[in-house]
Amino acid sequence: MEIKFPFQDELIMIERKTLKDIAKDLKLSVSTVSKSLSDSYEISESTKKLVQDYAEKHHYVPNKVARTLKTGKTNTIGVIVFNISNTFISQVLDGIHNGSQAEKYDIIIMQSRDDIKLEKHAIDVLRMRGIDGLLISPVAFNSNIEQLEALQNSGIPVVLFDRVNHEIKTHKVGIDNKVSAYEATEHLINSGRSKILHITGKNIGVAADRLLGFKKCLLDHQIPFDTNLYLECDYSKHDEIENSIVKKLNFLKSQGKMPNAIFGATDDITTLTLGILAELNIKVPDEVCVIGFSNIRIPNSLNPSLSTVVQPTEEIGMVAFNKLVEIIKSKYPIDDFETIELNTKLIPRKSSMP
Amino acid sequence: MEIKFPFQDELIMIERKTLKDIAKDLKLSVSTVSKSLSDSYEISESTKKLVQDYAEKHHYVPNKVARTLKTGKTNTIGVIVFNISNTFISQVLDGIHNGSQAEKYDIIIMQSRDDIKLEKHAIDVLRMRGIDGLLISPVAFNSNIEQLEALQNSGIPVVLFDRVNHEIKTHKVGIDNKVSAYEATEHLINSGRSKILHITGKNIGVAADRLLGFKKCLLDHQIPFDTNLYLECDYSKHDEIENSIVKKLNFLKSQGKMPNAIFGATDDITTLTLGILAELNIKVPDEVCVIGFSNIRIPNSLNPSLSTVVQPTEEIGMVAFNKLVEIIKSKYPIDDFETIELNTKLIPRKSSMP
DNA sequence: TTGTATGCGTTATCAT
DNA sequence: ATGATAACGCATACAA
Repeated sequence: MEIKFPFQDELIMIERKTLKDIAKDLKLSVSTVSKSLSDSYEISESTKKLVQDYAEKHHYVPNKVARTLKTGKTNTIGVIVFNISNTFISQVLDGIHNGSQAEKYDIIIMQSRDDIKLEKHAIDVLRMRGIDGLLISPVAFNSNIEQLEALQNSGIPVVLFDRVNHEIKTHKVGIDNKVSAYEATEHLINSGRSKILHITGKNIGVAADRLLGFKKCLLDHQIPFDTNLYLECDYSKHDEIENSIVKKLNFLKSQGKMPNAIFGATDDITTLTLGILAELNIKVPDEVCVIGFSNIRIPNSLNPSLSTVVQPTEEIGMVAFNKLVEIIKSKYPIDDFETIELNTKLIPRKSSMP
Repeated sequence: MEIKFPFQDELIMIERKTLKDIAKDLKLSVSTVSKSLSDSYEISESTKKLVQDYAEKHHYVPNKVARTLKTGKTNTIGVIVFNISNTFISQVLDGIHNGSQAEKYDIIIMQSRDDIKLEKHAIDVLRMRGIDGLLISPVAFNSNIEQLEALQNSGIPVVLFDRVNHEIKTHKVGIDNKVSAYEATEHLINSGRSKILHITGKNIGVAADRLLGFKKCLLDHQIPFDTNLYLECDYSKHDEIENSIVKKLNFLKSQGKMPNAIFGATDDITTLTLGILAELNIKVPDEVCVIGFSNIRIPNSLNPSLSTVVQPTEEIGMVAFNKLVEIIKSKYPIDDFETIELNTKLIPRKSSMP
């Protein structure tokens, strides 16, 4: 607890100086001060030095809000993701942040929680606040398409990342989900497993392609797709994911349809599954092989070490950011959009190798 | 690749409407429109409806930048953390975000990378941009104290979280690091281990108290503190952490001073250590027990399951945010600062129970 | 080389 | 009930 001295109650508030203040103090005009601080060639060296020193001494910082209002440039980009504490997402954000460091852009992050209404709200807030561009990993393949297109049409470019199957026409940065899923599935089949449970998230943008790759691989190996061996978790209710996996496994067990492998379509699902199997005393990989999309930093610390499809997370963020800035800086509207697909790495470890 | 139709080159840019635009369109004055949109009692119902419908139809969104310039309220709070993709931090950010949802505040996140200069830069950027308050987990116990105090004195409240041993006088939200570390250490001793390697981060705010608790516990159990069994990792060079742990362990092994337990002082250190021990083929917990601070979501999926000191991450974020908003909203300067210490949970699992 | 004037989009005060 | 005007802090075209 603090001891309160009555005389300390009068706090000294240091007011932030404006150009006008400096001008008055120095008996100069506002524009001279403004030009001096931006090192304009119009101003004499002596005056510039005078002003700059004075500003320095008084800790002058320009008011970005006013500057933004004047110039129309916010030097801010908005980012919308479903959940910042998700392993995959936080790594992508890291990449975006690294990119922004060099380019002097500020980043405002909003969460959609995989809820279309919250996503709309996030877009509205960013629009009101003013951003120079938007990076978004959308909730679903057509979520808030009107809002996003309106944003684009009003001159604020949008770049998609991660969930690139959204219908909107713009630049997209992600991975080839179909191929990556195909390879992981084939790895399980090559390990001698064919009863593979596919666990994925409901309504999420990458799920469809990953399922396609999965099914295609089964087909190519003449394995029929069993609808029982498929589970969609509701990603917007994060705590429910674990429950639904447990329920599914118990159901399959009771039906005598226990799988001998599991394909996890997302980061959370894959790592959670491993923990659940441990709790249920199901031996990995002896009874059930596990592989899945995952960017967990410590796959080797898992029990057993987890086979993963690793995405170049930081790179996705960095590339998406750079693409966005490129569009922002280009004066002419771009109508030739490209989808950049970065490479994943399939890393087999013990969980998939019986 | 897109097929390019020449006639589509003329993109239709939808301009964002301003109050002035609406006023002109409706042949009203700007003030009437403004008041109508804020549902002022001064305006007749019919005019209000006219304006509101028109605004709705044309997707009018107020320009927050202009509003901020006018009102001085940014409705934005800044957050400075060392790394957003750190497990612990991203969970705290989640808590902050949840709090902000209800309160209609935007969040701008900046990273310090545990570098004092970058921290200063982050503070400057936020100050320029304009924020109503700042949440910060500072780099060190006295980092940028001048800047932070200047911020406070200029009327922008600062609330510390996580690393609460900073010298600045303000509200702080964290945990009792000394007690938590003491309990974890005692747990190791009770498991029969006394050669405990303490691994921590260099210059980080929580390290000192955790070390104090650790040493106090050794003292109370008449175990001398061996300076060989102490390692500081450079947190600002994140990739180096793993190397330095490996080097330390190899060194101790070569000296015949192998510890029989490890105390990890941070999230990253603790989980990384487990993986490193697995790679070095050191049996946990038989040869070396492990316990440490960690908020990893899947401690049970680790090999072996990891004993942890769990912090109430989301709560830390939420409480810090609410405290900050409380100060922002209170008209009178506060000089009676409190440090809120939330409770941790010690959860013993297999890694510490031989 | 320095100064004056205007406007960015809002809100608020003061007319009408 | 509605409108005219000023001000927030900055940048800039234009004068001097």
